[in-house]
Amino acid sequence: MGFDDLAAVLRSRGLRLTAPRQLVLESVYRLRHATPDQIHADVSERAAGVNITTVYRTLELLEDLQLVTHAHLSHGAPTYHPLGEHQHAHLVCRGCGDVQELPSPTLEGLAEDLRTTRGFRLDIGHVALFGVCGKCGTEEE
Amino acid sequence: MGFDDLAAVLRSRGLRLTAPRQLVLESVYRLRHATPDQIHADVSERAAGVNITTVYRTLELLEDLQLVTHAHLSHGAPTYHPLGEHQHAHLVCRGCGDVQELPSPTLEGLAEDLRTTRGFRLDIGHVALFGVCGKCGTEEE
DNA sequence: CTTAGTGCAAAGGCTTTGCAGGCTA
DNA sequence: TAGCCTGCAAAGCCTTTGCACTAAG
Repeated sequence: MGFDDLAAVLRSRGLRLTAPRQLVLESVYRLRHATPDQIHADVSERAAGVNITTVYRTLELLEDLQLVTHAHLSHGAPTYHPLGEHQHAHLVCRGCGDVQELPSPTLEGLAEDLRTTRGFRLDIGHVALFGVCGKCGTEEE
Repeated sequence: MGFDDLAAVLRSRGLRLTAPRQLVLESVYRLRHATPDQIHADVSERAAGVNITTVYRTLELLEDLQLVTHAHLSHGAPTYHPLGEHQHAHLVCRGCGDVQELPSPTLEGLAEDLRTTRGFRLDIGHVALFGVCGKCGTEEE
């Protein structure tokens, strides 16, 4: 899914398959919800010399190719994740920073509501819900 | 609401009431969902010489005092808004960048769902929903 | 008077851009 | 071979920090 397509998608656009591009895509799949910096670190563990600049450029490209997408889950950097078969929203815990995936059906009702009442078409993959997860909630009290 | 409290809240903490603090709070109320930069511009229209640094520091303070809060609604800078009586989530249009407020009752169902099924306590005020608004959606097609 | 608050300038993250050399196709 | 990609360095945002002066209480 997406991953094997890389060569084909690139070729169909007249673009080239390179080591950095494979490595970055691989890291996005492995890490799930990682920042450009984290992806760069992960790539660097397996291949020296890949520049952070290239990671940024590659992420932009992969996003353009619809192989990955990003969401703003926290204060700073955006996090990238595979754009796979199952859309999902994100549940971000303010306590431990943990990111859970929330299957899109959970939001279908809301999406439908917004569409009919406001004509707003919700992009579920980009949704970030902040709060406190069960674990942190109990520790807190 | 909150606004008149400024002096009192500050005093109760041994902090001082100053012109920049009043101006910044005023701008947050007037602009709703503005970035530090936009707030700075708005403040500057009414009083010259207030430094952007002070805007940042003041926003942090006001947030600490629970008079304003912020959310990450877009790519770059966070947007600040009054922490008033009515909680609300945000509907952000990817097309025109417009931010609509979404009254919290719309999300109560979802919040309840997340709480019971996952123990996740949703912070409705921080929720940002991305998508395409009615206006941009029709233009697009 | 005391010391919190401010402006100014510089430093710090993260991200983007320019350019010349390297490598895919 | 042609020109897409990459690394490197520098420039660009946005935000924070350090410091001395100003002003609230």
